[in-house]
Amino acid sequence: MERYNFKEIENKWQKKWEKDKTFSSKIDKNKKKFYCLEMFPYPSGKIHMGHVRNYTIGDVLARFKTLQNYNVLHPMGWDSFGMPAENAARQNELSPKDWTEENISNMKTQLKQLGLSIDWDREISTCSSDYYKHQQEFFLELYDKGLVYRKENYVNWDPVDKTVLANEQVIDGKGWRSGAIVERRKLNQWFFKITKFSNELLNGLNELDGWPNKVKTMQKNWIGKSYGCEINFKIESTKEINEIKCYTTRPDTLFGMSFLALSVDHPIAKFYYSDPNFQKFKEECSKTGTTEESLAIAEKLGFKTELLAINPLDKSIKVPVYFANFVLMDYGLGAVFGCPAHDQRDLDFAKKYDLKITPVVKPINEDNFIIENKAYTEDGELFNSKFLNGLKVPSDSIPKTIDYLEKNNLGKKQTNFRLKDWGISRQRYWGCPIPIAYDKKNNPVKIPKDLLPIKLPEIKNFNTSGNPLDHMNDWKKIIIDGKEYTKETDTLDTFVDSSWYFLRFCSSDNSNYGFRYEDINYWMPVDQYIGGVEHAILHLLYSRFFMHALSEDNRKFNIKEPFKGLFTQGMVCHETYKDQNNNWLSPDEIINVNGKKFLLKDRTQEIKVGPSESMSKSKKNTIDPEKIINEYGADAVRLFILSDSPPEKDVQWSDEGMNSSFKFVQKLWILNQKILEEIKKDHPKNIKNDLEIIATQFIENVQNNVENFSYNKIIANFYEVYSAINKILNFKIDKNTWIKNYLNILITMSPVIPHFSSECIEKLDVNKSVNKIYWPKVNKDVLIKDKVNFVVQINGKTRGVLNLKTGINEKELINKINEDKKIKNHIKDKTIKKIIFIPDKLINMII
RNA sequence: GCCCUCGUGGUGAAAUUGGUAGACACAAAGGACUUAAAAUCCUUGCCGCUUGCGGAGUGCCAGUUCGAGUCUGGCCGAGGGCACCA
Repeated sequence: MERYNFKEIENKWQKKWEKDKTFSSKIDKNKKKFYCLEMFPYPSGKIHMGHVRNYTIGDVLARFKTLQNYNVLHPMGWDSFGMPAENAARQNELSPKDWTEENISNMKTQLKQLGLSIDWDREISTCSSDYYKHQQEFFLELYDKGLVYRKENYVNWDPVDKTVLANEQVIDGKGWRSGAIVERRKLNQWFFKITKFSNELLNGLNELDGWPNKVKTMQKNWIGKSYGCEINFKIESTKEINEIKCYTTRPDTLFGMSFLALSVDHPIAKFYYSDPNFQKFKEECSKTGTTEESLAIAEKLGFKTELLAINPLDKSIKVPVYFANFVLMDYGLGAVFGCPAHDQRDLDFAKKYDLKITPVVKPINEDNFIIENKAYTEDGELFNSKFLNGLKVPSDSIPKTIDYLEKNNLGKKQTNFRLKDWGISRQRYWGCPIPIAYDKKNNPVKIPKDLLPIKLPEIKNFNTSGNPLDHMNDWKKIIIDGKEYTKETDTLDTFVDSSWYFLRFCSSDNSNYGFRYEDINYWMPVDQYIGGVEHAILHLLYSRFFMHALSEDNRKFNIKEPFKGLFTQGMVCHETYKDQNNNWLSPDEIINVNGKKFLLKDRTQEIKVGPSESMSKSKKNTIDPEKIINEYGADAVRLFILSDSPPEKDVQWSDEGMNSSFKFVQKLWILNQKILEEIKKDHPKNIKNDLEIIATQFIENVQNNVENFSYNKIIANFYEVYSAINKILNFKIDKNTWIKNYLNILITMSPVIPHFSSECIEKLDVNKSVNKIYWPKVNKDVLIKDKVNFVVQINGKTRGVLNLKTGINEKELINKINEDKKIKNHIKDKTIKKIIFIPDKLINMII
């Protein structure tokens, strides 16, 4: 038998698809559209297994939808701005542009080898001025809508990357890329007013039925809406301080208040700047790191002022006012009232400074209630609270207290969000220039649209500190209306680039504007977006914001949610290896002896095998897709990467698994040849429909599994159909039955193994009668069986399975059971007390 | 601390509305073919007794039910997200 030459065949089909522009897409209003998008890659140089998995999942769906006669848009591009290019340039003295372009060209070749059904005519690259000029225009539009502003702000400063990080890019107090401990610095920064849409972004989640709940929950928590009220506290003071406002979610615990605490950045702090003790305290606070550990062990510290705050519910109660290290200026109002009995932080603080601890909430019907080392935050009823006593906590206590405060002008109902505005300035060269210039007095002005794009200058010398653009004096100059200005040298956060690229794909050829409205209104929203869960908050929330920002007040464009469906795939993992000196080793440096023992390739030492972890260069546990594709072929790789685990979970790379997928393609090829021989034999027409049942069941199963993203089960279906056909090969099935059903089987396989299927379909030689291939329509009637497996249970235990005609009734079934010695043996002569009978399925007899 | 998700063989995993637990695959052991190896194919899979059969069994403990991997409550464990958020 001829072996399957994947190199030749895959190459043949990839060339054909490219030549025929098989995957190019254009608007066709007679067809339903399907926009299938995978998160575009950063062009690091080579594709990795994560890309293979991501793009294979997307490709299966795109090809499936195409077969179902959808008009499919399946584009690809490059998220090509960002720090690695700049770092590489610094190290190797080449331009980020050249480095990036070379990487793109390599990775494009590799992606093409996977046989993806991508419309490459729509390819975009965010570092091209053809792309970012539109982004600069959007920036100006958002500026005009009041969604861009500049303010001096404390920022997360990464001392290694010498740049500002968004809050989301700070993980455990460290820079997400450099891992350096982040410092607090005050800088002038540009912001997108994402908080304007806090409510919309939160409520919009409810409509996203096609998103995983996990991601929706994460975004919900990130936006962090809380319901409470603002309370005005009158202050007794020798200074010009009359009132301090606090935000609280628990106004009902007001009678338990024993102090008021302010952030050291609170406006009132200015009255204490001259006090050296305050300065010392403030410094102490800034030393407390932001890491998880340091916060956990951080002691509650306070600086006592002479101020007294008056309890608004009882003017005779006066409590001291502190500055405290645990109060944050950028949440709420930077001031809180302390209720030690019902807040752990307040309790810790009160114990340290010996403040009064008055419980005001107790469990219902409990009389001897005391607070020791743990604050009570559960439900209950109010006590020690004068006119509020007895109210049910929290259902009655909170609204009734707010009512009282509002009626007496002491406070007002207020919702609050954790979400903060998006700081978009980066002190970096390799990013989109911000279309802003400054006059001599450093006032910002917009750069007019006709001067766009503001292109990045070519830079070869990266031996300067900080942002290279700062040193480009010629570039910085710009003439607007005859006057000289200095350009902004900060560039945009690369998350801005990826916040609208899905719109650009719809109109990638449009040079006048970022997109055409008619294109957007046809293609958007993205029907299925596929990518890593690591973007659950940042990228997805920013993209949602961008849609709100662009569509606001825009009558031509009213799509608020960019991604109708979202699928987050798991990572590709591999065992890790270390030598005796604890150096990481890559899988090719290892040999496996007898399946258990691992040795270094030169057999000089034994290797320590570590747990399977997500593939990463630092742990050297990567497998190079290019090498694997060359060795096994794209179809086999696609088959394997889907086979072992459900796509939302992590998958283990296994050489044995890869090898068995490869062999399976070979086996399918052998089967294909055998089938062609059977067809050639031209058997007379046969009434048995075994093949049709197998094909129909297969198509039905695969279709369900594609639609549910159960891609691992699709591969199981492939193995099943293979062995089922093998069993009926010699059934003397006639030519037409073979062709009709085998063609359908091949079409059903084609989304996963497109090269193999195309080749086999061609060899079936049915092209003359079939112009275009569509997903087979199944006739489910074939699956209706005349016999069914009846489960016979006694006392809930399965004692036998009877293959019987469908539609049999209880009495007939019991007669059959009595004929079955084995089952009868379990009943013996006991009386049957009860029978549960489920037609065509099961009988349970209780004895 | 709060929120979310998940616990099924040696391993990755299947199991419509509660109805034959372990599909499909990997590994291992045994067998067939072969002078031999590779490749291929078959069998086994936890505990008993010779085949066959019987028993236990989906993290643990209860409950609902004729029947629970699936539903309810409690506990234990793993992973992820958020975090002095007032």
